[in-house]
Amino acid sequence: MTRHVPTLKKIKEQLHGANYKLTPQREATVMVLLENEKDHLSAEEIYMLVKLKSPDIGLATVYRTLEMLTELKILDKVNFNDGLARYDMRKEGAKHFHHHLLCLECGDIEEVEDDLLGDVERLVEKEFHFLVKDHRLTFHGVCRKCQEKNNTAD
Amino acid sequence: MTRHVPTLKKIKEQLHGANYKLTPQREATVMVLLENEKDHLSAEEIYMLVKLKSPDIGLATVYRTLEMLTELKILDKVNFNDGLARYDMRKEGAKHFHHHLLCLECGDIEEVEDDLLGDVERLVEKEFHFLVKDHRLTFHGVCRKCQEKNNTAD
DNA sequence: TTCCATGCAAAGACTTTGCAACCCG
DNA sequence: CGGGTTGCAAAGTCTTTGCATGGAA
Repeated sequence: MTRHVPTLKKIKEQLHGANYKLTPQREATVMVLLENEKDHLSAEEIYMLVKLKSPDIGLATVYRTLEMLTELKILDKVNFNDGLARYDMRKEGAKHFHHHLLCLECGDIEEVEDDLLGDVERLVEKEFHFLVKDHRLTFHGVCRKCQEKNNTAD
Repeated sequence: MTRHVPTLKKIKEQLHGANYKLTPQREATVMVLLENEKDHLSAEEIYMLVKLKSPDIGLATVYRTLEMLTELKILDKVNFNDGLARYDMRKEGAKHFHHHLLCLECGDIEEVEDDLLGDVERLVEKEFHFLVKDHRLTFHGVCRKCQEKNNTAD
């Protein structure tokens, strides 16, 4: 089963369903997010990219759009301990937020869509009587590339 | 196996080992952390509590102490999507950072020390060739108390 | 017209830094 | 005594908010 990013059309419907308009600024922002879905962009980075399409857009509008998309669960707001918020498109049909592999050497972030936590969630629900709705899982470590680089350097 | 928080004595040794002094301000900060190890305090909250013992301490000193303790891996800096950093004592002898259960209704955070991710880590290492060093896992959901409260309210 | 949406600038929240005075080892 | 440490204030970074203007139904 391949999961994919939602289309602009779908997103437009979701906005309308919540009584939001798809303004040109919002559309430009969504397009940037769709085109860079692997990149975990920060608000500032998204702003820069949107500005290429819509030079007159303001940073505040980008923040307001990101907030709206997060509220609609089209987007997830994530923190990778570098202090600033990053945004990640939610995959269509994904029951849960996907996981991340953060490389401590090069800073690269890889996405893992496999549902790794099914068993663990059941255990938590049973043992701690905690009703799980979602999760955030990030592994910190060394990515494949950096491991190879290190071996070569030796 | 019960894991426990390190003692002040141990921490003092760790500081000296890294050529740091245990000043009264640092000691007061560490004591607050030891006394509130379950609470995931923010820098500001720690500052308030330290001020009760050492009224002349400055907020910058608290920040600097927290940074130092994090660097020494005595403390872990965590983000629970409320935008500000929170600090969590690392358990002695714990190979990995413990997990958290964040209640979306009352905001309470419960700690889970069980090593839930052993299998998952092995899978990630094998399938993604990613060398795991640590992790961050937080479940979002409804805690036991809030579930009971909701049932009663029905 | 009506109301949401926008851009700008100002304000706000959290954190870091510069510097002279201070004090631990 | 000397170099790390401190408190204070200022600066920095990221994000939110107030407000008059603008635009779509």
